[in-house]
Amino acid sequence: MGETIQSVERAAAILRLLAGRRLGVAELARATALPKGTLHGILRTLVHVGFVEQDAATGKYRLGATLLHLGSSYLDVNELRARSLNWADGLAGRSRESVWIGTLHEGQVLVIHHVFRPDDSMQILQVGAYLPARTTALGKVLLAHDPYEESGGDELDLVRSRGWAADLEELEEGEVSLAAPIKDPSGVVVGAIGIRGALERLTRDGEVDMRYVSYVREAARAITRDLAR
Amino acid sequence: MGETIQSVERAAAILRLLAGRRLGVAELARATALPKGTLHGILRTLVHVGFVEQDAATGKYRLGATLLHLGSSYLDVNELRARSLNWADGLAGRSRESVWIGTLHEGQVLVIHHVFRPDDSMQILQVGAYLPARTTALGKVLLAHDPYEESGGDELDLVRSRGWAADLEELEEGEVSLAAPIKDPSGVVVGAIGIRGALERLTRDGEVDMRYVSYVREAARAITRDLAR
DNA sequence: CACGATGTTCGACAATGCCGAACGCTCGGG
DNA sequence: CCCGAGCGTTCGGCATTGTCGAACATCGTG
Repeated sequence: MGETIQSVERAAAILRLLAGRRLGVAELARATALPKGTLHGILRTLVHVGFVEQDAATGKYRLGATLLHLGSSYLDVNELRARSLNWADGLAGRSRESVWIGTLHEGQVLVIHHVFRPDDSMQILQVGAYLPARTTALGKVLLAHDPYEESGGDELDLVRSRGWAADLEELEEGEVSLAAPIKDPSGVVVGAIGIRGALERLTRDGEVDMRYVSYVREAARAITRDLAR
Repeated sequence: MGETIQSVERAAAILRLLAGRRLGVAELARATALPKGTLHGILRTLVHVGFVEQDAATGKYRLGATLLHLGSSYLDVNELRARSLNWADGLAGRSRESVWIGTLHEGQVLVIHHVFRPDDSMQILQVGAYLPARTTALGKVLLAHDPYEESGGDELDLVRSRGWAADLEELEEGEVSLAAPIKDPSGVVVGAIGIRGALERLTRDGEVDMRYVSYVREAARAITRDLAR
């Protein structure tokens, strides 16, 4: 791969540093080891294009509204997400649990779709959020089929051979998640779909209720077939 | 305002052009009137930082997954959205309609929160999407209080004086929306909250059902008070 | 009230990223 | 089957462009 443009790369680094918090020029200078003047020039440009906003009171910088729109535009083009929408709703209806679809991105699970549990309010939308890969069913499925991950251990081998994964209270107490892989036409795993819900609903006598596993695997296979068309 | 960094500004322009579609280097060259070589350098950098992905089959470029995460990170820092979450759920419960919160951005309504109508599946999430300003209740409220918009006409004057707006089938047939302004501690309108639903539910004899107007205005006042704390 | 922190401006220097032509490659029509 | 038009990509010379560090104004604080 060839050379890369310095200022653009620095601008991207700044945006990543600003993800989820407000930082000042001086704080950014310490984090990036760049002169304040240089940073200010990049920040001024980012403000000008709407990617960054400056707090009028404190002078600190935060991400801008344009990024929200660009991020949601990513979803519009995402093939996997477009094909999954209908099947995810169906899975939510059958299982009566919240449904999640994710992809592996920078070692974490990036949530690209999220259907709330039916008849249950007060849930916050997690699309665009990262979930840990090792303690969620989605993550286990994705790691087990990740070509760059070598020898993920016994658990991931099991996940790969039997075709689904479970997390039993590993991320949150009393919460269980199940997931299965989604493959593109060439057989490569490009994502995972799963459900998440209370321990007492998704398990029986400490074992995963296989009915829910079937629901999830059927949805995953349906999307996989859909992608092949 | 001082000078701005050329390459960063160009990179931002490319990202905006890529919003919602796939484009090739040649297409971008025509749209931006830049040499292909220059564009390629910027694109290579954007791919490197994950803001853009290249379709392996066609060679075309599309937005990358990193942007989805950055966009959702914007919401984490957004004060208005954080304070609105609870009140939006309450409004959805009372009105039994879908709830929307938006801000004016680049002349359009940027949706920063969206609660589905209770007991109704098959709705797609609109956070991050733009709505037209002139044909939605949210947009009318925001335009009516926009300091940069001068003399918005009789309808916007009415909206400003009575404190709420309605759209009667202006965006979609059979659909009605209502909205009221949210103000920051200094009195400036920073957003709007509203509901959207079927004509037959939100109106009586062709007139807006004032009970729903009350729900919406109460929610807006509650958030305004919340922001003052 | 002075100090240290902040965000901001500025100008000189040269490194940086721009440009345009040329390169392989893949299609599709003749 | 070949040719040409389109594509994405590479490359090196030139000068434009962005970098840098010191100096500035401003704020809050001990």
